[in-house]
Amino acid sequence: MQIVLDPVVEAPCCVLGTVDLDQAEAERIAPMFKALGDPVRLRLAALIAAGGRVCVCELTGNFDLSGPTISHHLKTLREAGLVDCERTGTWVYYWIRPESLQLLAGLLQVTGPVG
Amino acid sequence: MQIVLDPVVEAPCCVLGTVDLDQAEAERIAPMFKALGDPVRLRLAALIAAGGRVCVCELTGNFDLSGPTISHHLKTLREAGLVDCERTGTWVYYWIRPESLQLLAGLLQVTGPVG
DNA sequence: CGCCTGATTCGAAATGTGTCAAGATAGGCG
DNA sequence: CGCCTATCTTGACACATTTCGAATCAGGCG
Repeated sequence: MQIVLDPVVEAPCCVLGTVDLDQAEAERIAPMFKALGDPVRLRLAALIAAGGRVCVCELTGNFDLSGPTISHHLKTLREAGLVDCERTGTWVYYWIRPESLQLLAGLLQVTGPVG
Repeated sequence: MQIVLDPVVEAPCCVLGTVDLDQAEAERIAPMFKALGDPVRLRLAALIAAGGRVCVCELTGNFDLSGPTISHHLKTLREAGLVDCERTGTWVYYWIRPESLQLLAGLLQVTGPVG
């Protein structure tokens, strides 16, 4: 006699439940989510993603925040590995690192039925 | 004469760059990323996802943390909408809310070529 | 009811984060 | 070189977060 378990309850519903996420791995990945966990940085990432390659001066106007604050958030995104930047003359341009987004998207991917 | 733009540079590389992420929307979504932005909570989410429906008492032993601290992190995950829970007798069981993971995964999905 | 176990809430301490003003740095231009 | 603009760093402050122990709540059981 074979017992068939209810897949909704018993199986991992998503990739996150199938990876071996030990403490070291969690400490490596969590900062990426953390960087996206601030509304300002999430919008910054979206603006950069939308523009492809965006000058800081194009970003600042979208927020009621000082330049240093925007700069600080961009640094956080960069140190998390989500964006990269390059100076060109007077301006600094930022772009998304798609491989980082892909890593996170892969973890969150849902494999089972969504309730 | 038609000018053809380089799609790698000019097009959004991911869904995040195609959605209209205004401040209100960012403030709604960012807490979900924030909740996953702590190594303990990320591992908790992974353990819950792996188990399908997991008792708190099965989670605590995986960490060098007190019960109240685990409880606090679980509350954070729940308030972010990433998990839900239910009391059954003495025990409380947690499970993933796949629709929330799917929302985040969709945002991070990469549509263009990955450098 | 009274006690035990599992889980959460409360209160407090240490640490981290978001923000700004002021100052420093980098590069273009005269 | 000296000045201007764009960006980043520093220093400071208010607020949030992580963590614990102690107390509390919820439910089973004698």
